[in-house]
Amino acid sequence: MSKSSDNTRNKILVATWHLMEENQGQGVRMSDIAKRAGVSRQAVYLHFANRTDLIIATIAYVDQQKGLGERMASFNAASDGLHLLDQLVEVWGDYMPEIAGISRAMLSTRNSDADMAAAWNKTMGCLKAACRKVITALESDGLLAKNWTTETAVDLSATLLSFQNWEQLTSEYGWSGEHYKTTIKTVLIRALTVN
Amino acid sequence: MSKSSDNTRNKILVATWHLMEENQGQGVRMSDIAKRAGVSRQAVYLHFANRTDLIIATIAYVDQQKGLGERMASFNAASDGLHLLDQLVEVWGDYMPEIAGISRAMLSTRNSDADMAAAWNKTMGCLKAACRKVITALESDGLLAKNWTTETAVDLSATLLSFQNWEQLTSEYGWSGEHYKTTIKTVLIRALTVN
DNA sequence: CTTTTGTTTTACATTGTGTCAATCGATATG
DNA sequence: CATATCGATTGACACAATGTAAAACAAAAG
Repeated sequence: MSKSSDNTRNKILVATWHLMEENQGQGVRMSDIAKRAGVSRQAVYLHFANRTDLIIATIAYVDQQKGLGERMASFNAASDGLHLLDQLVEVWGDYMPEIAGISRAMLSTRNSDADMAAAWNKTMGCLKAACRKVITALESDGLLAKNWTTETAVDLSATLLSFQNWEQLTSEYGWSGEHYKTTIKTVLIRALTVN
Repeated sequence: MSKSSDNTRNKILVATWHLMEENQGQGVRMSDIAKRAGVSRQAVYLHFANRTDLIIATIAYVDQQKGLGERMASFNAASDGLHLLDQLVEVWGDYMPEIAGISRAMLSTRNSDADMAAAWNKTMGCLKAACRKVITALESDGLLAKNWTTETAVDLSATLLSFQNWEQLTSEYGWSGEHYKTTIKTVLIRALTVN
């Protein structure tokens, strides 16, 4: 693929990203994206098979641009379970607001689109893997309360940390990002650990 | 409004309800509903202004048919905070699976439809009111942990009990209804109450 | 018998996604 | 220089689903 083609592809990805964030992931049409990117609507279909494909490529692009990998590296640095938990909530709690628009777009179409559902589950698998790391660390520290299995504790953590919950607490109930993070930490610690 | 008109209206509501439950609230078209009700598609528009209006009427109809009011009465019978909490999770946890289809339909359109969003918020206001009753009871029992205000505790309870969380834990992570209820009770008690 | 009411039938407008074919301009390659 | 090739443009079109409009019709009520 030539250089100019890659350029156009990137312009489309950036346009999608920005439009999604500006409009909270709603009411963004393919023609809007094309206009913003400065190309024809049909050019978009030369680079992406359909709307779902474009959005999935966009979230991957954003993850890479935002350096989700590096942020997760700082998460990996912690040793004991409680530190890991703290770091996970910090990193994840700071990341969600940065991808709110595109995430909403994914959520609102995943019900009617199997590919989108799969892409979303992949992202959530990422979160679940991080949760599993926290839980197993808590377990080997002897801190996981005895009513939990590893799996149920992971399920609950991932659910509590879900994008939908973050959105409800912050944007609907008006919690600040800091309040969200400290409260979720407290709830997780009280729910999962002994005493 | 005449008797035959009411009859048709009911047939449409029942058809909507059943189709939504059968199809998990997805891919149900106005023409499908009309066919199931045994009327013309246009007849549906004689009784309901649009799709959103129909779905909102359906959830109200189902709430009434299922006797949500009566079930909530048993919830009101409890006196102390811990009993109220137990009853709320029982009633709500048993109710959600019965309205799963229509609830999904509401959720998937609320992003693009302000009326639907308002209707959904009304339902959630119902849950929040119940949560508030639990929290204030816990408070007057002296059981609410001191890091919570009434409002933040209500927000967290309503979020933890949200339909989306129930759906994720049961249908995605395979929790049984009983496991959901007992686990959520435990988490709420540990998170909200002292010791 | 006539009017009203609920419904049917047919047709059409609209919106947004996705496809197709012809064309155009620049850039390599012989 | 001539000519393929490639990316993009243009304009047209198919399609699905919602919603609207008008004319006809059947049954019940006055």
